[in-house]
Amino acid sequence: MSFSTLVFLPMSYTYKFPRPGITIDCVVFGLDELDSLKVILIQRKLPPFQGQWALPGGFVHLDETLEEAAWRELLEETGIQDVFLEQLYTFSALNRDPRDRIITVAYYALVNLGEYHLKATTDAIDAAWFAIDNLPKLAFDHLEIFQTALNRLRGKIRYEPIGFELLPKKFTLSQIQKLYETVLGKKLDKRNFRKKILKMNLLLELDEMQTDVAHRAARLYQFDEAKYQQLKQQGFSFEL
Amino acid sequence: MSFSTLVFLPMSYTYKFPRPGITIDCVVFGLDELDSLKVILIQRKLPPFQGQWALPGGFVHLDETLEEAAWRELLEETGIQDVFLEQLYTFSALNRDPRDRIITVAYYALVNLGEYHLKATTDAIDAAWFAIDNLPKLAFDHLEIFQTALNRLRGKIRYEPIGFELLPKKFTLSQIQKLYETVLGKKLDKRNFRKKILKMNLLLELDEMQTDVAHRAARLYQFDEAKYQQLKQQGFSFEL
DNA sequence: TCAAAAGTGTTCCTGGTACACCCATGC
DNA sequence: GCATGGGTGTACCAGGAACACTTTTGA
Repeated sequence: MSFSTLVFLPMSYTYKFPRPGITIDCVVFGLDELDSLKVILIQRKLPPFQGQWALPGGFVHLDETLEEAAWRELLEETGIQDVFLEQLYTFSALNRDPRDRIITVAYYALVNLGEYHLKATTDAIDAAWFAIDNLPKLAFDHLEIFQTALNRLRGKIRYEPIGFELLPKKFTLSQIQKLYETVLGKKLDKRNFRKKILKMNLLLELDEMQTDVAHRAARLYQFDEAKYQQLKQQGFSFEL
Repeated sequence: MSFSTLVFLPMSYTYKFPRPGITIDCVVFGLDELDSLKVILIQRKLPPFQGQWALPGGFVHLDETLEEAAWRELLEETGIQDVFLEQLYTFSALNRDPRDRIITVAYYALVNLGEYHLKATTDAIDAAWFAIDNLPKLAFDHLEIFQTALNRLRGKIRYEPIGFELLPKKFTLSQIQKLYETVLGKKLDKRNFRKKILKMNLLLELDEMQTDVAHRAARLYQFDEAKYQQLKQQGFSFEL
Protein backbone atom coordinates (compact mmCIF):
# COMPACT_ATOMS: atom_id res chain seq x y z
CA MET A 1 0.00 0.00 0.00
CA SER A 2 1.41 3.32 -0.95
CA PHE A 3 -1.04 5.48 0.99
CA SER A 4 -1.34 5.46 4.72
CA THR A 5 -4.79 5.62 6.20
CA LEU A 6 -5.51 8.22 8.81
CA VAL A 7 -7.84 7.02 11.50
CA PHE A 8 -9.09 8.69 14.60
CA LEU A 9 -7.76 6.69 17.54
CA PRO A 10 -9.83 7.35 20.63
CA MET A 11 -7.77 7.65 23.77
CA SER A 12 -10.36 6.06 25.96
CA TYR A 13 -13.38 3.80 26.03
CA THR A 14 -16.44 4.50 28.12
CA TYR A 15 -19.13 2.16 29.45
CA LYS A 16 -22.28 2.57 31.52
CA PHE A 17 -21.15 -0.02 34.05
CA PRO A 18 -17.65 -0.81 35.24
CA ARG A 19 -15.93 -3.72 33.53
CA PRO A 20 -13.19 -6.00 34.74
CA GLY A 21 -10.12 -6.35 32.57
CA ILE A 22 -9.72 -9.69 30.78
CA THR A 23 -6.42 -11.43 30.30
CA ILE A 24 -5.27 -14.88 29.32
CA ASP A 25 -2.39 -16.80 30.87
CA CYS A 26 -0.70 -19.90 29.54
CA VAL A 27 0.86 -22.80 31.39
CA VAL A 28 3.24 -24.34 28.87
CA PHE A 29 4.51 -27.80 29.79
CA GLY A 30 7.52 -29.42 28.20
CA LEU A 31 9.48 -32.58 28.83
CA ASP A 32 13.25 -32.21 28.66
CA GLU A 33 15.91 -34.71 27.63
CA LEU A 34 16.49 -35.82 31.19
CA ASP A 35 12.77 -36.44 31.37
CA SER A 36 11.87 -33.94 34.02
CA LEU A 37 8.68 -31.96 33.47
CA LYS A 38 9.19 -28.25 32.91
CA VAL A 39 7.13 -25.11 32.50
CA ILE A 40 7.84 -21.78 30.74
CA LEU A 41 8.03 -18.62 32.82
CA ILE A 42 8.57 -15.00 31.82
CA GLN A 43 10.45 -12.47 33.88
CA ARG A 44 8.35 -9.35 34.39
CA LYS A 45 9.93 -6.08 33.23
CA LEU A 46 7.28 -3.81 34.71
CA PRO A 47 5.37 -3.42 37.96
CA PRO A 48 3.53 -4.93 39.61
CA PHE A 49 5.76 -7.86 40.58
CA GLN A 50 8.63 -6.32 38.60
CA GLY A 51 11.48 -8.77 38.26
CA GLN A 52 9.41 -11.73 39.39
CA TRP A 53 8.62 -14.70 37.24
CA ALA A 54 5.13 -15.17 35.82
CA LEU A 55 3.18 -17.22 33.32
CA PRO A 56 3.16 -15.87 29.78
CA GLY A 57 -0.05 -13.99 29.10
CA GLY A 58 -1.66 -10.64 28.45
CA PHE A 59 -4.78 -8.68 27.69
CA VAL A 60 -7.43 -9.97 25.32
CA HIS A 61 -8.11 -7.72 22.34
CA LEU A 62 -11.65 -6.91 21.28
CA ASP A 63 -11.22 -8.48 17.86
CA GLU A 64 -9.96 -11.88 18.99
CA THR A 65 -11.35 -14.85 20.87
CA LEU A 66 -9.70 -16.04 24.06
CA GLU A 67 -8.01 -18.86 22.23
CA GLU A 68 -6.69 -16.47 19.58
CA ALA A 69 -5.34 -14.24 22.34
CA ALA A 70 -3.59 -17.26 23.88
CA TRP A 71 -1.98 -18.18 20.56
CA ARG A 72 -0.89 -14.57 20.00
CA GLU A 73 0.70 -14.18 23.42
CA LEU A 74 2.35 -17.57 23.15
CA LEU A 75 3.95 -16.59 19.85
CA GLU A 76 4.94 -13.10 21.00
CA GLU A 77 6.43 -14.09 24.32
CA THR A 78 7.86 -17.53 23.64
CA GLY A 79 7.92 -18.09 19.88
CA ILE A 80 5.76 -21.17 20.28
CA GLN A 81 3.06 -22.09 17.77
CA ASP A 82 1.26 -25.16 16.47
CA VAL A 83 1.08 -27.03 19.75
CA PHE A 84 -1.61 -28.62 21.87
CA LEU A 85 -3.56 -25.82 23.59
CA GLU A 86 -6.66 -26.14 25.72
CA GLN A 87 -8.68 -23.88 28.00
CA LEU A 88 -8.05 -24.67 31.66
CA TYR A 89 -10.09 -22.50 34.04
CA THR A 90 -11.11 -18.89 34.61
CA PHE A 91 -9.75 -17.19 37.73
CA SER A 92 -11.59 -14.23 39.23
CA ALA A 93 -10.52 -13.60 42.84
CA LEU A 94 -11.16 -9.94 43.64
CA ASN A 95 -7.60 -9.05 44.56
CA ARG A 96 -5.64 -11.21 42.19
CA ASP A 97 -4.19 -8.10 40.52
CA PRO A 98 -3.30 -5.26 42.92
CA ARG A 99 -3.98 -2.54 40.34
CA ASP A 100 -7.39 -3.33 38.99
CA ARG A 101 -10.10 -5.94 38.80
CA ILE A 102 -8.69 -8.45 36.35
CA ILE A 103 -10.20 -11.78 35.40
CA THR A 104 -7.91 -14.23 33.66
CA VAL A 105 -8.74 -17.20 31.50
CA ALA A 106 -5.98 -19.76 31.84
CA TYR A 107 -4.90 -22.12 29.06
CA TYR A 108 -2.40 -24.94 29.15
CA ALA A 109 -0.17 -26.09 26.34
CA LEU A 110 1.90 -29.20 25.76
CA VAL A 111 5.02 -28.89 23.65
CA ASN A 112 7.93 -30.99 22.62
CA LEU A 113 10.62 -29.16 24.51
CA GLY A 114 13.38 -30.25 22.19
CA GLU A 115 11.92 -28.13 19.38
CA TYR A 116 11.81 -24.89 21.35
CA HIS A 117 14.91 -23.39 22.83
CA LEU A 118 13.44 -19.99 23.67
CA LYS A 119 16.64 -18.33 22.53
CA ALA A 120 15.33 -16.52 19.50
CA THR A 121 12.44 -14.87 21.33
CA THR A 122 11.68 -11.29 20.42
CA ASP A 123 12.95 -8.14 22.13
CA ALA A 124 13.83 -8.06 25.77
CA ILE A 125 11.44 -10.71 26.95
CA ASP A 126 13.16 -13.16 29.22
CA ALA A 127 11.56 -16.57 28.95
CA ALA A 128 12.92 -19.78 30.43
CA TRP A 129 12.03 -23.36 31.28
CA PHE A 130 11.78 -24.27 34.95
CA ALA A 131 11.54 -27.76 36.43
CA ILE A 132 8.12 -28.03 38.05
CA ASP A 133 9.52 -29.17 41.38
CA ASN A 134 11.79 -26.16 41.61
CA LEU A 135 9.78 -23.10 40.64
CA PRO A 136 10.70 -19.58 41.72
CA LYS A 137 8.18 -17.38 43.51
CA LEU A 138 5.48 -16.53 41.01
CA ALA A 139 3.66 -13.23 40.45
CA PHE A 140 -0.08 -12.80 41.01
CA ASP A 141 -1.98 -16.06 41.65
CA HIS A 142 0.13 -17.82 39.05
CA LEU A 143 1.17 -20.57 41.42
CA GLU A 144 -2.47 -21.53 41.88
CA ILE A 145 -3.00 -21.45 38.11
CA PHE A 146 0.06 -23.62 37.58
CA GLN A 147 -1.11 -26.15 40.16
CA THR A 148 -4.54 -26.31 38.57
CA ALA A 149 -2.88 -26.98 35.23
CA LEU A 150 -0.64 -29.69 36.65
CA ASN A 151 -3.62 -31.44 38.23
CA ARG A 152 -5.49 -31.23 34.93
CA LEU A 153 -2.53 -32.69 33.06
CA ARG A 154 -2.16 -35.53 35.55
CA GLY A 155 -5.83 -36.33 35.39
CA LYS A 156 -6.26 -36.00 31.66
CA ILE A 157 -3.18 -37.88 30.56
CA ARG A 158 -4.70 -41.07 31.95
CA TYR A 159 -7.82 -41.08 29.84
CA GLU A 160 -6.91 -39.08 26.75
CA PRO A 161 -3.86 -39.58 24.56
CA ILE A 162 -2.40 -36.11 25.13
CA GLY A 163 0.92 -37.34 26.44
CA PHE A 164 2.23 -37.76 22.91
CA GLU A 165 2.11 -33.96 22.55
CA LEU A 166 5.08 -33.78 24.90
CA LEU A 167 7.22 -36.08 22.75
CA PRO A 168 8.79 -35.76 19.32
CA LYS A 169 6.73 -37.19 16.44
CA LYS A 170 8.80 -40.35 16.47
CA PHE A 171 9.47 -41.83 19.86
CA THR A 172 10.43 -45.08 21.56
CA LEU A 173 8.24 -47.08 23.90
CA SER A 174 10.63 -46.33 26.73
CA GLN A 175 10.25 -42.60 26.12
CA ILE A 176 6.51 -42.72 26.44
CA GLN A 177 6.73 -44.95 29.48
CA LYS A 178 9.12 -42.52 31.17
CA LEU A 179 6.76 -39.70 30.27
CA TYR A 180 3.92 -41.42 32.08
CA GLU A 181 6.14 -42.22 35.03
CA THR A 182 7.25 -38.60 35.26
CA VAL A 183 3.79 -37.07 34.98
CA LEU A 184 2.04 -39.58 37.21
CA GLY A 185 4.94 -39.78 39.62
CA LYS A 186 5.19 -43.57 39.88
CA LYS A 187 7.09 -46.44 38.31
CA LEU A 188 5.33 -48.65 35.77
CA ASP A 189 6.09 -52.24 34.79
CA LYS A 190 7.83 -52.31 31.41
CA ARG A 191 6.23 -55.47 30.02
CA ASN A 192 2.73 -54.62 31.17
CA PHE A 193 3.01 -51.06 29.88
CA ARG A 194 4.10 -52.20 26.43
CA LYS A 195 1.46 -54.89 26.21
CA LYS A 196 -1.27 -52.45 27.12
CA ILE A 197 -0.30 -49.57 24.89
CA LEU A 198 0.43 -51.77 21.88
CA LYS A 199 -2.86 -53.61 22.24
CA MET A 200 -4.71 -50.32 21.70
CA ASN A 201 -3.44 -50.25 18.11
CA LEU A 202 -2.83 -46.54 18.26
CA LEU A 203 0.90 -46.70 17.65
CA LEU A 204 2.36 -47.03 14.17
CA GLU A 205 5.45 -49.21 14.27
CA LEU A 206 8.03 -47.49 12.07
CA ASP A 207 10.90 -49.07 10.13
CA GLU A 208 13.26 -46.76 11.95
CA MET A 209 15.49 -47.16 14.92
CA GLN A 210 17.10 -44.77 17.36
CA THR A 211 20.54 -43.52 16.35
CA ASP A 212 23.50 -42.26 18.34
CA VAL A 213 22.73 -44.16 21.49
CA ALA A 214 25.37 -45.99 23.49
CA HIS A 215 23.35 -49.16 23.70
CA ARG A 216 20.98 -51.27 21.67
CA ALA A 217 18.86 -48.95 19.49
CA ALA A 218 15.14 -48.95 20.18
CA ARG A 219 12.40 -49.05 17.59
CA LEU A 220 10.57 -45.80 16.83
CA TYR A 221 6.79 -45.43 16.89
CA GLN A 222 4.35 -42.74 15.90
CA PHE A 223 0.92 -41.91 17.32
CA ASP A 224 -1.84 -42.68 14.81
CA GLU A 225 -4.18 -39.71 15.24
CA ALA A 226 -6.54 -40.79 12.43
CA LYS A 227 -6.97 -44.24 13.93
CA TYR A 228 -7.66 -42.70 17.32
CA GLN A 229 -10.39 -40.43 15.96
CA GLN A 230 -11.93 -43.42 14.21
CA LEU A 231 -11.87 -45.63 17.31
CA LYS A 232 -13.19 -42.82 19.51
CA GLN A 233 -16.14 -42.48 17.16
CA GLN A 234 -16.91 -46.13 17.84
CA GLY A 235 -16.94 -45.62 21.58
CA PHE A 236 -13.37 -46.67 22.30
CA SER A 237 -11.88 -44.91 25.26
CA PHE A 238 -8.17 -44.47 25.83
CA GLU A 239 -6.96 -45.38 29.29
CA LEU A 240 -3.60 -45.96 30.88
CA MET B 1 -27.68 4.26 60.48
CA SER B 2 -29.66 7.44 60.90
CA PHE B 3 -27.79 9.51 58.31
CA SER B 4 -27.73 8.69 54.68
CA THR B 5 -24.44 9.00 52.92
CA LEU B 6 -24.31 11.04 49.78
CA VAL B 7 -22.05 9.52 47.21
CA PHE B 8 -21.25 10.67 43.74
CA LEU B 9 -22.42 7.95 41.39
CA PRO B 10 -20.60 8.23 38.11
CA MET B 11 -22.77 7.59 35.10
CA SER B 12 -19.96 6.02 33.17
CA TYR B 13 -16.66 4.23 33.45
CA THR B 14 -13.71 4.96 31.24
CA TYR B 15 -10.72 2.84 30.31
CA LYS B 16 -7.66 3.33 28.18
CA PHE B 17 -8.35 0.18 26.16
CA PRO B 18 -11.70 -1.29 25.16
CA ARG B 19 -12.99 -4.06 27.39
CA PRO B 20 -15.38 -6.88 26.63
CA GLY B 21 -18.39 -7.29 28.90
CA ILE B 22 -18.33 -10.28 31.24
CA THR B 23 -21.37 -12.37 32.06
CA ILE B 24 -22.03 -15.72 33.64
CA ASP B 25 -24.60 -18.26 32.49
CA CYS B 26 -25.84 -21.30 34.37
CA VAL B 27 -26.93 -24.67 33.05
CA VAL B 28 -29.10 -26.06 35.85
CA PHE B 29 -29.83 -29.78 35.57
CA GLY B 30 -32.61 -31.52 37.47
CA LEU B 31 -34.08 -35.00 37.42
CA ASP B 32 -37.85 -35.15 37.56
CA GLU B 33 -40.12 -37.79 39.08
CA LEU B 34 -40.49 -39.57 35.78
CA ASP B 35 -36.72 -39.68 35.61
CA SER B 36 -36.19 -37.56 32.57
CA LEU B 37 -33.32 -35.08 32.73
CA LYS B 38 -34.38 -31.43 32.64
CA VAL B 39 -32.79 -28.00 32.47
CA ILE B 40 -33.99 -24.56 33.62
CA LEU B 41 -34.60 -21.87 31.02
CA ILE B 42 -35.66 -18.23 31.39
CA GLN B 43 -37.86 -16.41 28.92
CA ARG B 44 -36.25 -13.16 27.86
CA LYS B 45 -38.28 -10.01 28.44
CA LEU B 46 -35.98 -7.68 26.51
CA PRO B 47 -34.12 -7.57 23.23
CA PRO B 48 -32.04 -9.08 21.86
CA PHE B 49 -33.79 -12.42 21.43
CA GLN B 50 -36.89 -10.98 23.14
CA GLY B 51 -39.37 -13.72 23.99
CA GLN B 52 -36.87 -16.51 23.35
CA TRP B 53 -35.69 -18.91 26.00
CA ALA B 54 -32.20 -18.62 27.42
CA LEU B 55 -30.01 -19.90 30.22
CA PRO B 56 -30.24 -17.95 33.47
CA GLY B 57 -27.32 -15.54 33.78
CA GLY B 58 -26.22 -11.92 33.79
CA PHE B 59 -23.40 -9.44 34.16
CA VAL B 60 -20.64 -9.92 36.70
CA HIS B 61 -20.32 -7.09 39.21
CA LEU B 62 -16.94 -5.63 40.08
CA ASP B 63 -17.19 -6.62 43.72
CA GLU B 64 -17.94 -10.30 43.22
CA THR B 65 -16.13 -13.34 41.87
CA LEU B 66 -17.54 -15.29 38.97
CA GLU B 67 -18.83 -17.97 41.29
CA GLU B 68 -20.52 -15.37 43.49
CA ALA B 69 -22.14 -13.88 40.41
CA ALA B 70 -23.42 -17.32 39.43
CA TRP B 71 -24.92 -17.88 42.90
CA ARG B 72 -26.52 -14.43 42.82
CA GLU B 73 -28.10 -14.86 39.41
CA LEU B 74 -29.24 -18.34 40.29
CA LEU B 75 -31.01 -17.04 43.37
CA GLU B 76 -32.47 -13.99 41.65
CA GLU B 77 -33.76 -15.74 38.57
CA THR B 78 -34.70 -19.18 39.86
CA GLY B 79 -34.73 -19.07 43.68
CA ILE B 80 -32.14 -21.83 43.79
CA GLN B 81 -29.38 -21.90 46.39
CA ASP B 82 -27.17 -24.41 48.18
CA VAL B 83 -26.69 -26.78 45.30
CA PHE B 84 -23.76 -28.32 43.43
CA LEU B 85 -22.22 -25.60 41.23
CA GLU B 86 -19.08 -25.85 39.14
CA GLN B 87 -17.38 -23.78 36.47
CA LEU B 88 -17.85 -25.26 33.01
CA TYR B 89 -16.12 -23.26 30.28
CA THR B 90 -15.62 -19.71 29.07
CA PHE B 91 -17.17 -18.80 25.70
CA SER B 92 -15.75 -15.93 23.71
CA ALA B 93 -16.86 -16.09 20.05
CA LEU B 94 -16.72 -12.57 18.61
CA ASN B 95 -20.36 -12.37 17.60
CA ARG B 96 -22.04 -14.33 20.34
CA ASP B 97 -23.92 -11.22 21.45
CA PRO B 98 -25.17 -9.02 18.59
CA ARG B 99 -24.92 -5.80 20.62
CA ASP B 100 -21.45 -5.85 22.05
CA ARG B 101 -18.40 -7.97 22.67
CA ILE B 102 -19.47 -10.18 25.55
CA ILE B 103 -17.50 -13.06 27.05
CA THR B 104 -19.46 -15.46 29.22
CA VAL B 105 -18.24 -17.86 31.84
CA ALA B 106 -20.61 -20.81 32.00
CA TYR B 107 -21.37 -22.76 35.16
CA TYR B 108 -23.43 -25.88 35.60
CA ALA B 109 -25.50 -26.84 38.60
CA LEU B 110 -27.11 -30.08 39.75
CA VAL B 111 -30.27 -29.84 41.81
CA ASN B 112 -32.84 -32.14 43.26
CA LEU B 113 -35.73 -31.07 41.09
CA GLY B 114 -38.36 -32.12 43.60
CA GLU B 115 -37.26 -29.36 45.98
CA TYR B 116 -37.59 -26.54 43.45
CA HIS B 117 -40.86 -25.74 41.79
CA LEU B 118 -39.86 -22.36 40.35
CA LYS B 119 -43.27 -20.97 41.18
CA ALA B 120 -42.26 -18.46 43.83
CA THR B 121 -39.62 -16.80 41.66
CA THR B 122 -39.39 -13.03 41.91
CA ASP B 123 -41.08 -10.43 39.71
CA ALA B 124 -41.90 -11.11 36.14
CA ILE B 125 -39.16 -13.60 35.43
CA ASP B 126 -40.51 -16.64 33.66
CA ALA B 127 -38.45 -19.69 34.52
CA ALA B 128 -39.31 -23.27 33.64
CA TRP B 129 -37.92 -26.79 33.44
CA PHE B 130 -37.48 -28.29 29.96
CA ALA B 131 -36.74 -31.90 29.12
CA ILE B 132 -33.28 -31.97 27.54
CA ASP B 133 -34.48 -33.85 24.47
CA ASN B 134 -37.15 -31.29 23.75
CA LEU B 135 -35.59 -27.85 24.14
CA PRO B 136 -37.02 -24.74 22.47
CA LYS B 137 -34.82 -22.56 20.28
CA LEU B 138 -32.27 -20.90 22.56
CA ALA B 139 -30.95 -17.34 22.50
CA PHE B 140 -27.30 -16.47 21.82
CA ASP B 141 -24.96 -19.50 21.75
CA HIS B 142 -26.81 -21.06 24.66
CA LEU B 143 -27.45 -24.30 22.80
CA GLU B 144 -23.69 -24.80 22.47
CA ILE B 145 -23.24 -23.98 26.15
CA PHE B 146 -25.96 -26.43 27.10
CA GLN B 147 -24.40 -29.18 25.00
CA THR B 148 -21.00 -28.57 26.54
CA ALA B 149 -22.59 -28.89 29.98
CA LEU B 150 -24.40 -32.09 29.07
CA ASN B 151 -21.19 -33.63 27.80
CA ARG B 152 -19.41 -32.61 30.96
CA LEU B 153 -22.15 -34.11 33.12
CA ARG B 154 -22.08 -37.37 31.15
CA GLY B 155 -18.34 -37.59 31.41
CA LYS B 156 -17.99 -36.55 35.02
CA ILE B 157 -20.79 -38.64 36.47
CA ARG B 158 -18.81 -41.77 35.63
CA TYR B 159 -15.73 -40.94 37.64
CA GLU B 160 -16.96 -38.61 40.36
CA PRO B 161 -19.91 -39.14 42.67
CA ILE B 162 -21.85 -36.08 41.52
CA GLY B 163 -24.96 -37.99 40.48
CA PHE B 164 -26.23 -37.97 44.05
CA GLU B 165 -26.66 -34.19 43.75
CA LEU B 166 -29.60 -34.84 41.45
CA LEU B 167 -31.41 -37.04 44.00
CA PRO B 168 -33.05 -36.34 47.34
CA LYS B 169 -30.83 -36.93 50.38
CA LYS B 170 -32.41 -40.32 50.94
CA PHE B 171 -32.83 -42.47 47.88
CA THR B 172 -33.27 -46.07 46.79
CA LEU B 173 -30.78 -48.10 44.81
CA SER B 174 -33.24 -48.20 41.93
CA GLN B 175 -33.41 -44.41 41.87
CA ILE B 176 -29.69 -44.03 41.51
CA GLN B 177 -29.55 -46.78 38.93
CA LYS B 178 -32.25 -45.06 36.86
CA LEU B 179 -30.35 -41.82 37.22
CA TYR B 180 -27.26 -43.39 35.71
CA GLU B 181 -29.31 -45.03 32.98
CA THR B 182 -30.91 -41.69 32.13
CA VAL B 183 -27.74 -39.65 32.08
CA LEU B 184 -25.62 -42.23 30.31
CA GLY B 185 -28.43 -43.29 28.00
CA LYS B 186 -28.12 -47.05 28.42
CA LYS B 187 -29.61 -49.85 30.51
CA LEU B 188 -27.57 -51.29 33.35
CA ASP B 189 -27.82 -54.73 34.96
CA LYS B 190 -29.54 -54.47 38.34
CA ARG B 191 -27.52 -57.04 40.23
CA ASN B 192 -24.18 -55.92 38.90
CA PHE B 193 -24.97 -52.27 39.53
CA ARG B 194 -25.92 -52.94 43.15
CA LYS B 195 -22.90 -55.12 43.79
CA LYS B 196 -20.55 -52.50 42.42
CA ILE B 197 -21.96 -49.45 44.13
CA LEU B 198 -22.40 -51.17 47.50
CA LYS B 199 -18.87 -52.54 47.40
CA MET B 200 -17.55 -48.97 47.34
CA ASN B 201 -18.84 -48.47 50.89
CA LEU B 202 -19.98 -44.97 50.08
CA LEU B 203 -23.67 -45.55 50.77
CA LEU B 204 -25.08 -45.45 54.27
CA GLU B 205 -27.81 -48.07 54.62
CA LEU B 206 -30.64 -46.38 56.53
CA ASP B 207 -33.25 -47.98 58.78
CA GLU B 208 -35.92 -46.41 56.62
CA MET B 209 -38.05 -47.66 53.80
CA GLN B 210 -39.94 -46.02 50.99
CA THR B 211 -43.54 -45.11 51.82
CA ASP B 212 -46.64 -44.67 49.69
CA VAL B 213 -45.57 -47.00 46.93
CA ALA B 214 -47.90 -49.54 45.37
CA HIS B 215 -45.40 -52.36 45.70
CA ARG B 216 -42.79 -53.66 48.08
CA ALA B 217 -41.07 -50.69 49.73
CA ALA B 218 -37.38 -50.26 48.95
CA ARG B 219 -34.68 -49.51 51.45
CA LEU B 220 -33.35 -45.94 51.58
CA TYR B 221 -29.67 -45.04 51.38
CA GLN B 222 -27.67 -41.89 51.86
CA PHE B 223 -24.38 -40.83 50.28
CA ASP B 224 -21.56 -40.72 52.82
CA GLU B 225 -19.66 -37.58 51.86
CA ALA B 226 -17.23 -37.78 54.79
CA LYS B 227 -16.28 -41.35 53.89
CA TYR B 228 -15.78 -40.34 50.27
CA GLN B 229 -13.41 -37.50 51.18
CA GLN B 230 -11.49 -39.87 53.40
CA LEU B 231 -11.20 -42.59 50.74
CA LYS B 232 -10.28 -40.04 48.06
CA GLN B 233 -7.44 -38.86 50.27
CA GLN B 234 -6.12 -42.43 50.23
CA GLY B 235 -6.13 -42.60 46.44
CA PHE B 236 -9.51 -44.26 45.98
CA SER B 237 -11.19 -43.27 42.76
CA PHE B 238 -14.94 -43.48 42.19
CA GLU B 239 -15.95 -45.17 38.96
CA LEU B 240 -19.18 -46.49 37.55
C1' DT C 1 34.08 -57.35 28.08
C1' DC C 2 31.33 -54.26 30.22
C1' DA C 3 27.60 -51.06 30.75
C1' DA C 4 23.09 -49.73 29.44
C1' DA C 5 18.88 -50.13 27.78
C1' DA C 6 15.79 -53.11 24.48
C1' DG C 7 12.89 -56.60 24.14
C1' DT C 8 9.96 -60.58 25.38
C1' DG C 9 5.69 -64.74 28.09
C1' DT C 10 3.46 -66.95 31.63
C1' DT C 11 0.92 -67.48 35.83
C1' DC C 12 -2.25 -65.88 39.02
C1' DC C 13 -5.96 -63.31 40.65
C1' DT C 14 -9.36 -59.79 40.60
C1' DG C 15 -13.11 -57.80 38.84
C1' DG C 16 -16.58 -57.51 34.98
C1' DT C 17 -20.45 -59.59 32.74
C1' DA C 18 -24.31 -62.45 31.86
C1' DC C 19 -28.24 -64.33 33.63
C1' DA C 20 -33.62 -65.80 36.39
C1' DC C 21 -36.35 -66.37 40.16
C1' DC C 22 -38.80 -65.47 44.64
C1' DC C 23 -40.51 -61.65 47.79
C1' DA C 24 -43.34 -57.99 49.73
C1' DT C 25 -46.91 -54.73 49.16
C1' DG C 26 -51.09 -52.16 47.66
C1' DC C 27 -54.97 -52.26 44.97
C1' DG D 1 -54.77 -62.83 43.26
C1' DC D 2 -52.36 -59.95 40.45
C1' DA D 3 -49.42 -56.30 39.07
C1' DT D 4 -45.31 -53.88 40.31
C1' DG D 5 -40.93 -53.22 41.46
C1' DG D 6 -37.43 -55.09 45.37
C1' DG D 7 -34.03 -58.01 46.30
C1' DT D 8 -30.57 -61.77 45.73
C1' DG D 9 -25.94 -65.56 43.85
C1' DT D 10 -23.14 -68.05 40.65
C1' DA D 11 -20.37 -69.34 36.74
C1' DC D 12 -17.49 -67.73 33.23
C1' DC D 13 -14.16 -64.82 31.02
C1' DA D 14 -11.07 -60.93 30.21
C1' DG D 15 -7.88 -58.06 31.62
C1' DG D 16 -4.49 -56.39 35.31
C1' DA D 17 -0.46 -57.41 38.13
C1' DA D 18 3.70 -59.66 39.36
C1' DC D 19 7.85 -61.25 37.81
C1' DA D 20 13.61 -62.25 35.28
C1' DC D 21 16.37 -63.20 31.75
C1' DT D 22 18.51 -62.72 26.98
C1' DT D 23 19.84 -59.49 23.22
C1' DT D 24 22.06 -55.73 20.99
C1' DT D 25 25.11 -51.99 20.67
C1' DG D 26 28.81 -48.62 21.54
C1' DA D 27 32.49 -47.37 24.33
